[in-house]
Amino acid sequence: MIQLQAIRDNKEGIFIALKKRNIDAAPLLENVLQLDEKRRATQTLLDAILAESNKISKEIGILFKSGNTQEANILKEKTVALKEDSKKMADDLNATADELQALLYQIPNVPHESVPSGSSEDDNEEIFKEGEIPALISDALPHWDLAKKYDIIDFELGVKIAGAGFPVYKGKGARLQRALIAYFLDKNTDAGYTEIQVPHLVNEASGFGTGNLPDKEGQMYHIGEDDLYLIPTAEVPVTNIFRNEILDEKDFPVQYTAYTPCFRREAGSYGAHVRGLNRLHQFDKVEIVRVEHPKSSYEALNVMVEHVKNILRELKLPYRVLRLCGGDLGFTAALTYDFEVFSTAQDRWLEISSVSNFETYQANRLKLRFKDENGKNQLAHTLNGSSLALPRVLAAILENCQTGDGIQIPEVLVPYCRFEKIG
RNA sequence: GGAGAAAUGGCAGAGUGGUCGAAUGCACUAGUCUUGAAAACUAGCGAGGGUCACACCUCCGGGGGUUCGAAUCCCUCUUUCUCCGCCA
Repeated sequence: MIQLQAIRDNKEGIFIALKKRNIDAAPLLENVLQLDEKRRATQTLLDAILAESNKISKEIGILFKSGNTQEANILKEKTVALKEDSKKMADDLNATADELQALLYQIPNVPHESVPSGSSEDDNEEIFKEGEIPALISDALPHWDLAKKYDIIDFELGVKIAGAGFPVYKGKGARLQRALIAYFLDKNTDAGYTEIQVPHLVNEASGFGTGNLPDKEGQMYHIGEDDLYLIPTAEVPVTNIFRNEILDEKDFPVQYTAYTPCFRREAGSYGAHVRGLNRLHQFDKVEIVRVEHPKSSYEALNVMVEHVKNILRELKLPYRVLRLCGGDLGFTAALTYDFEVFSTAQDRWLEISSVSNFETYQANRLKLRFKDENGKNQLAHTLNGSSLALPRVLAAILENCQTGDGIQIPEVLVPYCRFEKIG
């Protein structure tokens, strides 16, 4: 959530920045400031009442101790009215604070200055492109047909067991998937990330901390019986490691990587472009998460981008990097780079990674702080990125590496797969 | 799942109705001493709100209640430990 102090300090700047998201935040911001003022005024009144009643209580204590019951009882009566007042005032304060909080939740993160304005994904800015788009063989197939041809992914079987969007990987398909996970984790570890394994179910507080709740409630599977949510990404459990923590400056940079399955309801996103592996309810992903000093978070973001580039380069997949425009930028992100690989047989780009800096937006919700050089607690910056999301990488490998003689596994994966070819 | 015990500052651990945001020890930070370090000594050392800065307010696992007054009493939830049951 946005920092209230930021709005107090720079309402105009925030208003202008939020225009990139095509929202007119002026009324919202004005409302926030008014409620903030009201909240503080109410707090001041309440504090005065509480101070008075604390004082009287102490006097009563002293009187009782010295045996002066009569005078104590007189003082007691004085507190009755104070109590009523404070109760009323406290209710008032809570109501105002809740209202203020609700407004703050509605405000998305302030886009970084480099974020281009724009209304949809068409306005995203391509900043980098690399890799050869392979010439297709004459009878090239999309990955869902290849999956069937080589019997490596069974979508119908998944429907039988769970439903649409839960494919079953078989034989070399399963092996290739496992190889990719191991390869990604190794690359991340080599780059300084510590591998961790985290719960795949999280509680409400965790969902809230990363901003998945309450905004994106409908996108997560919820287990009512135990009030737990299946994670939509490892970002949620990993980032929540730091909920309510105060780090030391020397703890930076915090770098974690985790493989987890990811569960997404994808409510309302059926239709074209969701065939095969393009959009699933359950998929595998390897995630990288960093917690950074505000001074160096954008440097860290660039390091992450270079890291993901490097992986795609090794896999020899054609890809491009986009800087998301204001209209396409996620609610909680300040700056996001999307990575897309070219899926040759589908003749389209597939998003396979999203690398973002959330600045203090998540940290504010998480209460993730660090002690700065002056001994003051301030919010840290959180960042994360996929390195990488599996199904679309798999789809791209199948499609781009198909030959008349089967699917040629990228060289770097061969030691992990222990086979060179499918088919 | 059943029975019992517990939850206090970074850690350990006092505190069972009244100046308690909380003794004490360890850790940590700064200073004195020292060629330097250690030891010793001195001071500081939880979080949030509020203020120009103070004052002041809130927080002793979470929530609610009793009371003039709650870390302390009551209810409830969560978690941990011990015992029993079940079990990969």
